[in-house]
Amino acid sequence: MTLNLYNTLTRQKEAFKPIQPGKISMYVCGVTVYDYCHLGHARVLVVFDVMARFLRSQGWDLTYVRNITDIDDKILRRAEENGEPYQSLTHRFIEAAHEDEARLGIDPPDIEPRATAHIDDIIAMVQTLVEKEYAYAASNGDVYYRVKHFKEYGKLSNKNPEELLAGARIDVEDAKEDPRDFALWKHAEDSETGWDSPWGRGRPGWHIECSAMSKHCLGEHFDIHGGGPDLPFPHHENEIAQSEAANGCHYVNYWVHAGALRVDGEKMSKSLGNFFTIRDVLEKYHPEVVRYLLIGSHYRSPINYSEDSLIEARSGLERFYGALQNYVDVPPATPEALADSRYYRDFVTALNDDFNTRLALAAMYELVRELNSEKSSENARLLAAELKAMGSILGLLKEAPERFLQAGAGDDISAEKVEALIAERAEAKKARNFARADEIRDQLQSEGVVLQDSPDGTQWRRE
RNA sequence: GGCGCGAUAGCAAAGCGGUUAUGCCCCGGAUUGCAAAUCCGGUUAGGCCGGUUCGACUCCGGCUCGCGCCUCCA
Repeated sequence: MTLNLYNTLTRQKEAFKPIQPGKISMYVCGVTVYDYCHLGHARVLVVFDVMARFLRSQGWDLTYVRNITDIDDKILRRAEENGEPYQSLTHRFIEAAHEDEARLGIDPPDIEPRATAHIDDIIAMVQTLVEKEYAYAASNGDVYYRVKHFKEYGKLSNKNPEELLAGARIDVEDAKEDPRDFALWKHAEDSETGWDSPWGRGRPGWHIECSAMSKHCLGEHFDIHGGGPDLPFPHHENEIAQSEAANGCHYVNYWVHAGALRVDGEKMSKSLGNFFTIRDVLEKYHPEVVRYLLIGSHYRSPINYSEDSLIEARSGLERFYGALQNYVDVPPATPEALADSRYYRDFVTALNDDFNTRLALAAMYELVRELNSEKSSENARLLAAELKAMGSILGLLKEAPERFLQAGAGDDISAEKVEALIAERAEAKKARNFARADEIRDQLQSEGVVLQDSPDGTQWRRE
């Protein structure tokens, strides 16, 4: 089946054609590690995680690279403020990011390159750009990219180079030939963090690390490059300028960008200060609830974050887990078994169409309806297996249903107490003392525990 | 100002030129000792103005409103 995906470069959906048959090389811009990751980061991480899982499930041989930017001005400034070496700062936040990713069920990428481990590659690429006259060493010790030499500058973000020139900020002290030029290499004093280079001591500019690392990991030309909503300009535009000028070939075939996560209609971002960190949200909500929230909308659409949206996400997941409650022992369906499922066919069709996760979830809900109608049949077990397999492609439904449904906050009534009361209620029911049975149920209800009687016994969950 | 995106029922969110999206909520029924869960049925749509068409939420044009990028940000 054809994979269609929206390409920022052409501003339309295109049929995906791999460079090498059956293989996909994908590079995604990861985080700059000077603070905890917020939900906006989580969205990018989850969206590309789902893409990676889905592509692999469809038999693609995927190489997924997601970098860590561990040297940059913000990092140095934050380390300075903290009075600590920048490496201890970045080390701490890399650990934190890995923790957050693991909790959200995000599989590690195949390669996770760090900028500081590729200074040689960076210097080599800057050197090439200087040799090709796409870059120049300025009087202040910086090396800049010569934008006017790259005729296609602006092609990704659909900007007119002339207009960029007109709108550029005027900086009198600037050593640039042209206000559009951007730094490839920044001069560093001896007291500052830096590496030796042909242009003296310095450190990389913001965009060059991705050009260098993607080349190192995937080559000069690869299939998919992804990132957050604010990266097409200037970051990815500059990456294209650097890579295509240095390598002399087309850089990336498909540019894929996630949509923004908003709060009260405004973008959640560090500069606006309106962000929720992943760990804050995970204090109160199950990781799968956060994942569900993030894939409940198309990856390019804006998502408005709110408490209500999380509650709704949880309700949706409860429907899935409720349906799976009696099929704990059923393993996820094998690919062969899935081939016959009409729900799976709809699910795959949806995801192949520019990763339409919302429509894929709709297919799962339709499966749930059939599953719930067939509690005891063998067909129900097959459906449960299919549901688990689809969930796993989305990175959901990995929890034992009871564990998900009974998960509570710290001060909630304990599971042991609930079980004890249920046992007592069972005795009361057996004695046909319904008044006592209802009293117990009301008591549990007031503790946020809902009971579900069935011929096989009583199940419970928290609201 | 430049470039781009969006406007769908109570809320969230998709596809589609004509046929039930889906989830949450709400109403009715079945089921239940009573509930819950579940199933069945139901209510509530497509910003505004034109145009194309036998027929438009879906295509085209205009308008209004909102948002994003253009500056560090995923």
